[in-house]
Formats: sequence, C-alpha cells, structure tokens
Amino acid sequence: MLSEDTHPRTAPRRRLTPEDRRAAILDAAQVLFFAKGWDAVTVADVLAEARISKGGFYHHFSAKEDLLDGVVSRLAEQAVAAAEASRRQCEGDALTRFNAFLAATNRWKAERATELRFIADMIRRPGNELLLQRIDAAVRRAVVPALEAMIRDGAAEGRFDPPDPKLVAEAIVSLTISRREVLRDAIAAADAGAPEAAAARLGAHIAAETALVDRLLGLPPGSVHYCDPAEFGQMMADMACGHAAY
Amino acid sequence: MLSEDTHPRTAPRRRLTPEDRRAAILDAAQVLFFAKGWDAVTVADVLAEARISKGGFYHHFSAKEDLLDGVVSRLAEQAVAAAEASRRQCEGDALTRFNAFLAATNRWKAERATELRFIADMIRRPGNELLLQRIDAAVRRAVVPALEAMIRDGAAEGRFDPPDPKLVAEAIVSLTISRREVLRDAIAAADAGAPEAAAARLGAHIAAETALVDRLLGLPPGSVHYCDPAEFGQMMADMACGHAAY
DNA sequence: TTAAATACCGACCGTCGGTCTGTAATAGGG
DNA sequence: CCCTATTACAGACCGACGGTCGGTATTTAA
Repeated sequence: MLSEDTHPRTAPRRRLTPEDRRAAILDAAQVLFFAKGWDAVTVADVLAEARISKGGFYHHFSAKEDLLDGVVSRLAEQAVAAAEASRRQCEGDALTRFNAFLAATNRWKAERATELRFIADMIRRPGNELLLQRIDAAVRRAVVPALEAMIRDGAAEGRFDPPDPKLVAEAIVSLTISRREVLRDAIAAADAGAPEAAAARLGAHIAAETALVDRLLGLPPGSVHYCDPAEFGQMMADMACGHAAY
Repeated sequence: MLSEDTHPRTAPRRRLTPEDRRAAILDAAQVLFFAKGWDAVTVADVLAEARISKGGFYHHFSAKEDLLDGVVSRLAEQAVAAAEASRRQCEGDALTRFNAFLAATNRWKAERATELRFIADMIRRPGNELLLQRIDAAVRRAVVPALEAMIRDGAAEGRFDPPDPKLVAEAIVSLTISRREVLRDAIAAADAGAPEAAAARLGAHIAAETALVDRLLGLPPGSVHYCDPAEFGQMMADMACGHAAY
C-alpha cells in the first residue's frame, strides 16, 4: 500500500548463526560504550558498527539495555573465571588462596588497562550512570559470592575471624569499586603533570586498603598482600600516559 | 507568521519570587520522583504538578537533571545538618560524639520512613539508576568529609586508630549505602508474610555492621553503638506494613 | 512614564528507542 | 528437488519526550 517497489536491497548478506550474530553485536556495542559512553551511543550507532538493521537488532535484543547486560556480564564472567582459576591452582592456606584470587583480578584489570582508562574517563561524564551502575552490579554479583565462600573457608580453617562473611565480602567489593574514583583523580593528576605524585598516592591508597581488609578479616596487619603498593601505583599512573581521544 | 492570535492566556497567575518558584518546582519534583521514579516522571508531569509552563520551567532549570541535583542535595544537606547539630550539642569523647552523629542520621531516616520505603521499592525497578546514583553521590559528598573529620579528631585524641581516615570514612558510608539492598530484601520478606524473620535479619545485619566499624576504627568490639539492633530491625520491618500504591 | 529586564507561556522541533510490515535466507518434510 | 514453515533480517514509520524559540505579561529602574 505504501511501498511501490520493495526491492532495493543492499547486499546478499551472509548469514551468521544466532550466537555469532549476537556476539558480533555485543562486540560492536562494547567498543562503542567504552569509547563514547552509554547515552552518547545510539542504537543507530550500534547498527552501523555491527552492520545490521533495526529489525535485525531487535530480533536478537529486546532493548538497548539488553546490550548492557550482555556486555557487562560477559566481562564479569571472564574476570571471575580467571580469578577462580588462579585460586584453584594455588596450593596453600586460605589466606594464600585469597591473595591469589585478588592478585588475579588485579592482573586481569591490568591487562585491560585501556578499557579501564576509558572507564575512568567516563565516570566524569554525565549520561553514564546506568553503565557504571550495571558494571558495579555485575562485579558485585560475580565477586561477592566467591569472596564470601573464601572467607567462610578461611573461618572454617580458623584463620579468618570475620564478624559476618557476607557483609565482609560486600565491604571488600565496595572498597575495590570505590577505588575507581581514586584512580580517576590520580589519572587526572598524572595528566596534569604530576605522575610520580599520583603513583605515590595510588600506592598509599592500596596499602591502606589492604590494611582495612586485614582488619575486616580479623588478621594481623600485613597478612593480606595481593600486590606491591609501589608497583601498583606506578602501573596505574602509567595508564595516564596513553591518552584517549573522543 | 504562524500564530494568528496570541492571546488565549489561561489565568492572570500570581508571581512568586524566583527562589520560591524554584522551591515549589523542586517540591513537586521530589513528590513525583519518590512516588514514580526517575524515568517514569516526565517534565510534563512536573509541569502539571507545579502548575507552570515549559518555558517557565526552563527559565529556572536548565534540564530535567537539574531537578535531581536540587532535590537530592537539599535532602542531603538537611540530613547532615541535623546530624552535625546533634554531634555538636553532645559532650563527651570522640567515640560518644561519633555515635551521636550516626544515631542522628538514623533518626533522620526513621522520620522519613515513608520516603525511604518508596526508595526501597524503586531500586528494584529499572529506570531509576540515575536517581539512586545521585542520591548515593550526594550522601557521600555530604557525609564522608564529616565522618573523616570526626575520625581524625578521634585519632588525635588517641581513641581511634584508623589506617587511613578518609578511606575508613568512605568504607563506613559504603556500608550504610549498601544497607539499602538489605533493607529492600527484608521489606520483601516482610511483605511476603515473615515480618519477625525480617526484623531479626535486619537486627543481625546492623549488629554485624557496627562490629565492622569497630574494627575499621581500631576499637575493641562493642565500642560503636548508635542504635539497638533489635529496635532497629523492628522499626525497619514495620516499614513494610504501610504499603505503597503507584 | 517608559524602557529594560525578568518571569512566564505554549506551539513547535529533533532525536531516539522501539514497532510493524514485508522480504530474503535457511530448515525440513515429502 | 521442490514446496512450505520458520527464522533472520531490512527499513519505513511512529510516538514520546526533552528541549527551543518567538512572543507576552509583569516587575524594576531610571
């Protein structure tokens, strides 16, 4: 009734399996989200990047927000799987395994320094609240149970003495999440021309953080040690060198 | 050119001072946000509730998000002012004043149980991420410096022994913020018909939380005590009785 | 008294998430 | 191998909503 001719197709498009198509769209979305943020990316952008039409997109995803869940939970699963693997292949007491787990998550983050750098920038910009909230939620969902189980293990072994395993797990995750803001400020400082000061501050921060975790677990100071403060500070401050262009 | 007649005005409207008009719009927005959430409230809704036009609204606020900042920072300022007042009029050592401060914030929340109840419902519903994030940010902005100052005081007095005052302050605020989710679950449980179990769980939670704060501040167990766990649990569980209709 | 500034009005607009109708590609039974 | 059902996809269209703009009423100041 409305279309006289309905045949100006573009190309005879090769078809992917649903899973591959879904993954391809998620890949495109991930790149765009980390580059431009949540609000700034329209579904039209994702459509162009993934080279698919509106109809095709909404065939695989029910809404724009589905992209978030997909991207974020994929990342969180990868991170926790890596950390869990590292912990499992570690022989030693509960504390040693605990440190191995946290060290692995830090390593995972270090390997993704570029994305992290983008995230650190994004949290300053409005319109990304949803993205950040979903990242935090996914991290919590994935990490808290793992931590809680390890803490219970340690308590059963008689090494940890947490007032409440779940609450302690949540507190630890909260600490690592709010580290993001410290990192952001440090990156700003490093960009402003004081990289060594930023590195020192980050090192001091991670030292204080591990001291807090000692206390939360009822351990003597210096028990928890999943990274070298100086190294950590330097590594994070180095992130500021590679600049992001929007 | 496009409007033949431009005179069908509605009413000769009394004019308010800019501050009063702004406050009136904020009042309307606050009611709506806590009743329906962020995404569900359109500026048109606010316009109707505040009985003002689009043009008038955008004369006082630059964007819908300005409403959030206004509403949220107003609330946070009120809360902290109340808590600070309570602390100042308290004679005693740093720990006593600390407890007075936290007790006052709890009392302030209890007085606003209705709004809190709405918030506890809202965090389940999508579209409120921005609202919640802003509330958290405002709470952090307002409370962390106050806590940090008190912790430094206590450390100077030789009573507290925090590894890092600012970090400890942030950890404490993180704990109180994440309490929201515990409260949400408890309310759900109470609504589902197990109010006494919910009260018990809330009591246990706040007990564990204060124990954590003891440790963070380097105090012996039982030092921090800003509410009675049983009372707190009961009070919060009671909130579930009054139901919210959307 | 009058001109400038301020408060306010409401029609209009652009963008963007989401829908709908219809078509090409695949799967499967005969 | 054809024919049909189903799935994957295309793209025009829509409605909602945040925000703008030209204009009008009210207040202030000179």
